[in-house]
Amino acid sequence: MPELPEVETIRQELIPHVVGRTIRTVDIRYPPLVAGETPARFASRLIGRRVVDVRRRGKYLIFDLDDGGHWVVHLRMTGQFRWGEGETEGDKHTHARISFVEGGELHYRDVRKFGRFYWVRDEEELLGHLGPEPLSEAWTAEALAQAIGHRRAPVKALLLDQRVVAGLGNIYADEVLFVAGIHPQRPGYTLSDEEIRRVHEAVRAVLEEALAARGSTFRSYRRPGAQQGGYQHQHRVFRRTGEPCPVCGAPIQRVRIAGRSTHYCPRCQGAGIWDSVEKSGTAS
DNA sequence: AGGTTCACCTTATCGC
DNA sequence: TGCGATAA
DNA sequence: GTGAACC
Repeated sequence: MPELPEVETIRQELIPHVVGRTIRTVDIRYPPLVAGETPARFASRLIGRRVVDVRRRGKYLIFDLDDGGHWVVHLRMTGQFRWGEGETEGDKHTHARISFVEGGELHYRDVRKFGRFYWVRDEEELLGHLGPEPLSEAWTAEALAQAIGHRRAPVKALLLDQRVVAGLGNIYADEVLFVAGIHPQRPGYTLSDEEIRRVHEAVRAVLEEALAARGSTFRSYRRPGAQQGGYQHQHRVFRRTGEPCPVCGAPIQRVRIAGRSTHYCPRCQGAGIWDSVEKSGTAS
């Protein structure tokens, strides 16, 4: 599950390898990997181009090319990049190989094959729907309040909505709500300004922590050098169902919200306005 | 507007 | 050891 | 992780 911290880590570690190098060959072995056009056409757009920068927007990686075009990648659930100096075949899950004129090879692996490659001239047509970057100065608690303060959806579902804020996925949405002390099922409009400020602050704190640990590996996430991230050891609630809450000791609960497993502490995240709302709601 | 379910794929794990 | 269900 | 179909 590569989310913002994992994608950002991959971006940082790819830069020293690919920026300044020129693409020599593009070998697509699983045609559906390329969205919207044939692998041959996609390859022709990349071959001969020099990579001038690698950026990130939400969970997307953007390779800026010297002709103004962009090779955009979304890793979805199990996509990985692997860097190698020599030429290798890769295993059965390697669906694309990019080689460079100056040497070196970038492999794309993806066990579940959900990831996608795009080529665009105007990145806004692909990324324009995304909400603000949570780590930018421009993203304020007021902006978050504007986006969720009037909505009926559970706050967990709102944090997963990439139009609200770009880059959170299942792991970090659960961690953020625990740190903020908010029940994941609370409708957005029930949060006070103070609670929205806590969520806003928690998003930044959790993402910064995870970034410092180079992301979370609990199944398939790997960095370009195949190393694992380290943040999974610091997860407070994610995939800790039944384990004691790190703050109060109550057993962590798991429920399903918006189709995703959601983990929370019923004591630390159960108190406050929501108790009365929930009780009066179910009683009447 | 929101929820649920399914589809897209493969593998690891779990219970029996 | 193997099979189906389930989760990720 | 995301998008589409359906309630």
